[in-house]
Amino acid sequence: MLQVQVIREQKQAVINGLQKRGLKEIEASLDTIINLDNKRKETQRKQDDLQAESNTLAREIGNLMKSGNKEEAEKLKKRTSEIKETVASLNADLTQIEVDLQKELYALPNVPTEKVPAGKSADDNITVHTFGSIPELAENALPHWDLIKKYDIIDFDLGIKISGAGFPVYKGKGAKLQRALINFFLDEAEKQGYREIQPPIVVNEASGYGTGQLPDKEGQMYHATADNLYLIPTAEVPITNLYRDLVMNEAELPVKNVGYTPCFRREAGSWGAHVRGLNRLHQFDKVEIVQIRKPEESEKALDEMCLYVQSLLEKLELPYRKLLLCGGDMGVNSAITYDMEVYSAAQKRWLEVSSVSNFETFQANRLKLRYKNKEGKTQLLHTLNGSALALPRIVAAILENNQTEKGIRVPKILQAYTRFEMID
RNA sequence: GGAGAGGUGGGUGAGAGGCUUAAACCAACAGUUUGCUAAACUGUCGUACGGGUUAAACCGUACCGGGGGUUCGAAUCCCCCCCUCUCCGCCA
Repeated sequence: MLQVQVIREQKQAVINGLQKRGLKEIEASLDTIINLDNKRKETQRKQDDLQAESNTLAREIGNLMKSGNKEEAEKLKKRTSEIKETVASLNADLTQIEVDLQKELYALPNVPTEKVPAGKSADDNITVHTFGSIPELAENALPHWDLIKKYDIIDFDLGIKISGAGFPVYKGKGAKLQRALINFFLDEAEKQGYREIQPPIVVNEASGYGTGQLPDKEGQMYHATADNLYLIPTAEVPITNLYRDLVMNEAELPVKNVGYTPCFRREAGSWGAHVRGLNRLHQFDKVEIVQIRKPEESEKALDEMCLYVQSLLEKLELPYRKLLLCGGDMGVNSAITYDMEVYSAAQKRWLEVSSVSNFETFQANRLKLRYKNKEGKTQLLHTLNGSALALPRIVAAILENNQTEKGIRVPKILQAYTRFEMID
């Protein structure tokens, strides 16, 4: 959520930024917001003044009663009851204005930073880095959905039987590969100074609002209605909400947390021909990194996070490309996002395996996450996060790219974790 | 699931219609003293919104889990909801 103050003071910059997302008629909605805010101030001022008068009268009435001057007290009571009516009506106005204002503010996405290119879709993203070469596979190379059957390591049919489509069952070396990847990712993050967190994987409503899944993406989360809890779509939700409603000390910064959790997504309406196999699931595993930074440090932190994610892919010997997302392809909360895409050789496609974003103050404003700066002023912090990494598509790429006559070769660095070299 | 007890500032905790401008203590911060540490003393110390200011100071309003109500006046009385803790039951 943008701050009204920013919209007021940097209106043109906000317009320029939002135009990069392909939004139109931004100025009109900014003006609506400023007008509503003016009305809010005016109404509140009237209400405060009347309230002050009423408070004074109440004290006077108290004194008059004590001294036994009942007649005079009755007169003043009349005036206070008039004030009360006016205050009630002003208060109703104020509540309505605030609701309208918040609705307008929720509707505005974050302002992209200077670096973000304008654009409508994935076609306008910029490839800023590539690594590795695309593997040449044999004629009879198989896509991962055939490989998992051939080696009996991941079973979609069993998942359908006990849960439904999109809930795979990992078996034998498939299960061990999952566990190996999770441990590898957590160990690497720890080496980079991240603290490991094991959060709950269901969260309450307030947490959903804190990170912005609610109200916008209500239908995308599994909802346990009996207890009004939501299954998390990403570890970002619980790990970032740890810091909701907080004024931090400078000494507690920066925060660098990492967590492994399963992630649950309903993916309502997003299934199509190109999302076979592991490409899209209702439940998947992910290791997520979250940072909380002082504003002046967040840009550098984002670069560090990207380089860290890239190092994971390089250690796993996976060819990838790094994309700077254009305005139109970024999530609403983000100010700047880099995606890492791994090449999946048998599908002949790039698969997104990580998304690293700086939300700047957008998320912190909703979370009420602030710190006291050197001047002792309370100021919003910057939040950042990234997948490091999401498992299914990494698994898909490893299976496809590393397939040989004899089986699937496990990347060298993972062998210490799997304790086998081949899936066969 | 059953029964009970509670939710007050960063923490502990008093307050039971107007004497609260929320006591007191602890923590934190600044200063004084001191060979260092410590201690002692003094001072500062909630959040949001609005007004005001170059910036402060300062002024107003709201906030004692949340929402309603009673009253001239509510942390305090009434109603609804949420949460936490304790005991019993069940249970990895």
